[in-house]
Amino acid sequence: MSKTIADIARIAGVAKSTVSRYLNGGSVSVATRHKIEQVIKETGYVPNTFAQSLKAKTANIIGTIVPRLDSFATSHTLMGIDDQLRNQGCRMLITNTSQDMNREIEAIYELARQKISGIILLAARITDEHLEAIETTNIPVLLVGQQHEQIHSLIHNDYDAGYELGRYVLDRGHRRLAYLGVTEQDIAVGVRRKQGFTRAVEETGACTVAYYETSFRMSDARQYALQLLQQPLDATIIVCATDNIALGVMKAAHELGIEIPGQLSITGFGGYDVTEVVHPALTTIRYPYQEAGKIAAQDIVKLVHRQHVQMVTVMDYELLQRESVDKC
Amino acid sequence: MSKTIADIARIAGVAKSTVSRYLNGGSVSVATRHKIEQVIKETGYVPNTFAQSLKAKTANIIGTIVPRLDSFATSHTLMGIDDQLRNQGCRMLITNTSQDMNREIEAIYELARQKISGIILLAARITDEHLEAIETTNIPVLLVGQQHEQIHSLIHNDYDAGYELGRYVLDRGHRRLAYLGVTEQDIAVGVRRKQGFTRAVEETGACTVAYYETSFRMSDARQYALQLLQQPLDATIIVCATDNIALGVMKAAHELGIEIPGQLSITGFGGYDVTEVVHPALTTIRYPYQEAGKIAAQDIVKLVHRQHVQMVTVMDYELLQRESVDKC
DNA sequence: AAGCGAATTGGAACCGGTTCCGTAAATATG
DNA sequence: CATATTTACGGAACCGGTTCCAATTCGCTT
Repeated sequence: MSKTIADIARIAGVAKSTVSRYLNGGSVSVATRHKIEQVIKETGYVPNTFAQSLKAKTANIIGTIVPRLDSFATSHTLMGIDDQLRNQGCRMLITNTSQDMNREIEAIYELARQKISGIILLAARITDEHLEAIETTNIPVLLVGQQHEQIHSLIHNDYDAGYELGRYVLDRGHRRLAYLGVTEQDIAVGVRRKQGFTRAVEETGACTVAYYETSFRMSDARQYALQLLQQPLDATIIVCATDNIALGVMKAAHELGIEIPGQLSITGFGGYDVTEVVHPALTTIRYPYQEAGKIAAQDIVKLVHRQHVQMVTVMDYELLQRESVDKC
Repeated sequence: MSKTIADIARIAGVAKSTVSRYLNGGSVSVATRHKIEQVIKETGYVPNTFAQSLKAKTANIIGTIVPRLDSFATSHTLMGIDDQLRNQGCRMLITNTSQDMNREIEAIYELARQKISGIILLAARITDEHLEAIETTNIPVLLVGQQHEQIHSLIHNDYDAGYELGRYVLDRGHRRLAYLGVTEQDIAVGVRRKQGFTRAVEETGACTVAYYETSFRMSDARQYALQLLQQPLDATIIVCATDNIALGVMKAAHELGIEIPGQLSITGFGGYDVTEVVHPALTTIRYPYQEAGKIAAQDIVKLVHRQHVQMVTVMDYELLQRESVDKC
């Protein structure tokens, strides 16, 4: 049976409070320090975290709410967060919501109930319910991947990335373009990337661009592209809003015997590792997810300690020029 | 400020114990039940989990220790576990060890300290230190993906999968084979798959098979294959121990202008979703990771409740015949 | 040796629940 | 109607820590 602090005190012949002080770096004489040290080593005593947290009214834990686990972006962001929090002597609790927004809200309340000290939220969209939950629980929240004026946010530079990618494909001579995006409910992925891209197109002029929309799922993108490519497409390139979509489109093109990039160029967004080994290697935008996770961890810890953090932090990105875009 | 059970009791004009009984389904009269219900609704009272766990001496949480987060196998297993545990009214705590075995050991002790009720362990190898940690903390542990005689285990049928895949490629006429595996320290992936494959080869006879070894990383596999394929390889097929390795090899083959499956066939193990969209689609073994996660969750809960669970549960698998293997 | 401030230490209260136990009230039994 | 049996409820102890406060001890000064 595991020992309590009272046991340790009794064995060492001191009071509970003295042992507690020893553990928390209060003033203890050298003699008693040694005695207690000895007893703790012998008994293998470890303090009960519940009792500690009960008194402290807070657990030194950061909760992270994610929409899914099986995504490159999520898992790499999580790894960055985990790494950094560990360095800062903080633990992380992951809550997966399986893309169910109600679960996001529930998760906020549930984490609050568990006296989590801060929340990192990876959400596609912030609703009034989110705001209400954050308001009423009064827990520091850092939003990652999306921006909201009322919440501290860490975002990727989707607009500039879209613009730079647009410029790149236009510079390579493409003038008849297709953009395969996602729902505009997702501001970062559905709107900002497209806006950046659109600005590049408008600056250049004398372009045609057709906009399409599919889901985030690779299989949906593939089906959609299969339909799209079966009828003559008036475009030399399909710019896809995510790497997954791009992979789905590439597959569809292969299935229809369309050569990439010979007959059709393709780009993505994300920088998933698999985009490097597919053939042809996908030209895409690399987002530093792991790095973002680290910064997110630093920021949420600052927020928890009531230190200043800028309302919005923008991460950098990198254009990966590979093989899936041809000169035109 | 959040209310305590004492506040609720005072406002409702009853004793703490009565409120507690109400919350935990003890005998309470209809009148007081309504009164308390009313007060709780008005105040938005939620019990403090620390105080509850302090008394209960256990938190109703299952800890899951994983070597990494950015893997198809891990994330899908986690999703399955999470889903099932949620259904059973249980929470999950994920600990990522970044493939550091010391962290695995630490994690076991740390989870014990937090009075976690059970642990699901995804580990490549079980050492004496693991056993000691499990022994001393005395927490129910379920090992997933590997088998150990002293620990309840849930495994994939790697041996039969290796055998069936071996039979398949041999049936397709291949006789000069290469097997690109991983370290034998990983019994499931490094040993069992290879053994099954080898048995198929031996049954058939009149075959040559060369065994090679690389790491789990796609980039390493690619480099390794680049070396391997540059000199003439006396094989018509490379059987890879994981899908990631297979993807790396496919990339290397593309880079060297080797046509798949025309000049060289390739297979993997895993059934990662991306293997379906690469070109050619990879012939591989699909393991039901998510399903395995569900069963793991059920089993660990049973173990926590001291119900009987068989020492080893073997999951099924499925051979996915796709495009990366040619007749020979 | 007396006086004084600082360093240690023990005791008790407290964090917010759960549960045991005893009593009072309600209901059933004869 | 008296007694036996349930049922409802309050009081107090307890879970295992932390922290405040008062008391004691210690080292140093004059």
